[in-house]
This record gives sequence, C-alpha cells and structure tokens, in this order.
Amino acid sequence: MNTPANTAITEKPVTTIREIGQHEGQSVTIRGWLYNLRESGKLLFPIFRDGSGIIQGVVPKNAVSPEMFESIKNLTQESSVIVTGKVRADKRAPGGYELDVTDAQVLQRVNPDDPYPITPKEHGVDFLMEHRHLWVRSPRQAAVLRIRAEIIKAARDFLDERGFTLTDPPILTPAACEGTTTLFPVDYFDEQAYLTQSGQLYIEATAMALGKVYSFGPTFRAEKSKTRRHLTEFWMVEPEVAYGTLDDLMVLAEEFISFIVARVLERRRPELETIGRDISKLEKIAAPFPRITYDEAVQMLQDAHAKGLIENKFEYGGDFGSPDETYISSQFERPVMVHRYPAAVKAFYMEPDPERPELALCVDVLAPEGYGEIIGGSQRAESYDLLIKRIHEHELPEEAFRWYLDLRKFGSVPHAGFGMGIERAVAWICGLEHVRETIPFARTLHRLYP
RNA sequence: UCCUCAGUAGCUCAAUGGCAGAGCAUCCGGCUGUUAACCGGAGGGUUGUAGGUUCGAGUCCUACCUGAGGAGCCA
Repeated sequence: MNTPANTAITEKPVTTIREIGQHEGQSVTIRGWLYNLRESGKLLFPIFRDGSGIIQGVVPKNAVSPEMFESIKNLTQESSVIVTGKVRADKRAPGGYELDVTDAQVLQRVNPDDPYPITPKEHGVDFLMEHRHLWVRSPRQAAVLRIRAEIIKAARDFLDERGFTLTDPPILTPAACEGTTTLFPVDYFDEQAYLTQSGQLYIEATAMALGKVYSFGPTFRAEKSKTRRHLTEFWMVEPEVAYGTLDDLMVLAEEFISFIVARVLERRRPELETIGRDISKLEKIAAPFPRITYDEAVQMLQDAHAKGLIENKFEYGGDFGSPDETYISSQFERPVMVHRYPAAVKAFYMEPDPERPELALCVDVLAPEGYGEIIGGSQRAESYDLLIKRIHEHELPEEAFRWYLDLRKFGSVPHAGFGMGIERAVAWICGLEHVRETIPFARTLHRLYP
C-alpha cells in the first residue's frame, strides 16, 4: 500500500481501519470519509470510515494548530479526508482503538447547503433505494455486500475444487426456457432476442463436452412479482453433471450449501455480527439435509391444515405456494429437500420417475426461517422422443430447441443439475427482510434507478 | 392482473372537519470524553395530482399518479 504516490501525501504508513490495531502506539495515515462528528467544547470527536471499518478520532483544541482545529470542526458528513494520527487502545471505543488526530487533509468538503442525505437516523425503504448509490456506504450494507462476495467465492471454490469447469452461457438468447410472458425482449438487429432466464440448456451442452460444468451469471425474469423474494435481475450459479442422477444432485446440493455456510462463518463472522445475524442458526447447517417427497410434503400440509396451523387446504397435484413453503421449511432447522413433484407442474425438460412416470425427478431446496426456495434442480429428460413430446405439450417453438434436441441425438446420457439464486441465499444467510439489500443495485418491478 | 396499506419540511413522523407541528439534518451560540452526544436559538411547507362535499378540508368523497407489503408465478 505504501506506494510513492501515497508517500507524496504523507510520510506516515498508510493503513486501513480494519488493521489499525497492528499499529498501536504508532502514527499512521488512513484515507476515507467523515462518518459523523461530535463535539464537546474544545474537544472534537470526528468518526471516520474507510470502507474497512469505523474509528473515532480525538482532537483537543490545544493539540493542533487553530487552522487544523477549524478545518476538522467544519467537516461535513461524507467529506473525503486523509487523516494522520496516533493509534491508541481505548476501552471506551467500540472497535477497541481511537486515533489521536494530528493532521487531516480534506480532499472534498461536502457543501452544507446540499448535505449528505443519509443521516445517522431512520429512513424509509423508498428513500434509501432512491439513494442506493450512497446507501451502500452504510456499515450494514457494506457488510452484506462483503458476505455476498464471500458466498459467491465459496460457491465457485466448491465447484472448482470438485472438478467443475466454469462455462459461461449467453445472456442474449433466441428462446425461453419456460413461458415467454416472463422474458425481457430486446431488439437484435432484425430479429427478436430475449435476456436469458437461465443458462441451463446451454450448460447441458457444455456438460456433454466437459463432464462437470457450471455457470455463474445474471438472469432476467419479467415476472410482475412484488415480494421480498423477487428481483427482475438476479444471479444464479448452476452446476450440471453428465451421468448425474437425482440422488447425486441432492448430495451435491447439501454439500454445496453446507460448504458455503461454513465458509461464511469462518471468514465473515465480524460482518455477520455487524448485521446482527443469529449465528447459532447458521451453525446448525450441515449435511445431510432432511429429504421428503412431494407426497410427504403434501401430507404435512394437509395435517397442518387439519390442526388449524395453516389457512388454506392444500390440494394434491399443485405446486406449493409461498405460505406452504414457509410452513414446510419451518418444520426443520436445516434446509429441507423436497423431491419428486408431479411432472405436470414442472418444466418440460425433467426426467420422469421410472417407478411413477407422473412424477418428475426434481428437487427443491427450501431454506429455513421462511426464506423459501433457494435451489431448484432436476435430472434432465434423456430421450429425444420424450423431450420433443414435452416441447409440443408446452407449446414451445420446436425450431428454437433444434440444437438442444441434438444433445439427445448424439450420445444422450443421464444428467442432472440445479440452480441456486444468489440473492435468496444471501438473504437467508444474512437474515435479511428483503432480497433488494443483497445486491449492490437491485432491479425490481418498479425500480430501474439508480 | 388482483387484494391491502401509505403519500404532510431534506429525512422520520404528529395534527376530533377549525391557527400545519415535533425530533433529526442545515446555520448561529454553549460545553475538554462524546457514543444516533447534549443544551439554547434561527431558517425551512402549493399537505402526491385533479375535481367534489362543506361556512371551513392535511383530515370526508371520486378519479388518477407514485411507492410499499402480499397473492399468483418463480430462484
């Protein structure tokens, strides 16, 4: 960090607030922003943040020049500043250390006539989302974004270490995986293209080439959903395994999630504490996860209705609604894997259960604490004849799936894969109310700005 | 698409149909250990928009706009 460019500004070692404890008793420089300023007569308490943490500075009037004292006293919230001072351990400081400020170079002072809008007070959702580009500076939001990054790294490390190859599917696609009403259309020269809903069909192709593959990227759904679990643009990680079966997939899913949670607990505990997550709930997350069939889940729901625990009676054959998923997941402390749904309510590309062909070899992983479905996966239809029949049944354009059907003509094998929604996983692991806080700039039904 | 709720100062919110207010933020003043500091003072408003009822509307009625939560659909 101590490059010539930095030493031009100051001769003291440049450090971060996170690592400032290593410099106790020394004079150091930190580069950041004013988070808040308290004063008590001839004593100033400027609080600085630098992206790594927060530290309180102390400036007695008689310790610095009158000009320096005035300069710090006139600092406004979020003014950028390079601060030099001596690191001192102090029991009164929340982070354990304070900085006895000797110098503060103001790069840009925020104009008090147009002050920083996000004050250290309560704000509403609409206001914060309108100022998301500034809201990300808040300690809580910064912690969530660090955990998100850790979850993504953990997901990729897990797959990379197990012999999966990252193969990036296209974002611009000619057709839908599922219904066309949920696609975002874009002009593609003289043709109509759509933003991808899932990389799945493409990674089925690369799985036939490379064996074990995954994709990680943005996906888009034009669903008019206004709930705490929905974004129109969200990120998915999707592994796909040639010669994989539904049973293989469930083992992969539970090990995958367990690895990610363990990694966050290992490396992002301070951030989990910053956001006030109940860590004991995460410490219970370890494979194996409970597995129940769709039939068993339906029985649970009908028993619950009989006992008056849930409002609506669930009819066999339908897909679970949000309240149903919440009830099922609330019965377990670990994620629960629900498998073998009726094929009629699932996507066209799923392999039927050979023992009960009306069921699909699929699995949904429901996160605990009511966070709903974080993973959906299946063994894929293997036979050309079945697949083309399903494409027709779902009234999908056969022409657009010509290449996909080729995969069943040229060495078709059993294969399986799943997709995990990053934002829902982050919301669950962080214990957040809404997925909009799990991504730097959320795209929701009514928000395209900032 | 449907259901519910909300829109008043920069922000968070008050105001029985009867003078539009408080806290925070901003500005001025005070305080040598403050922890969303505190104390005193100042400035700051076309009450989302358009109609209607009424002696009188922030408040009641209608329509619309914007946002939030939920349903459906989904990760």
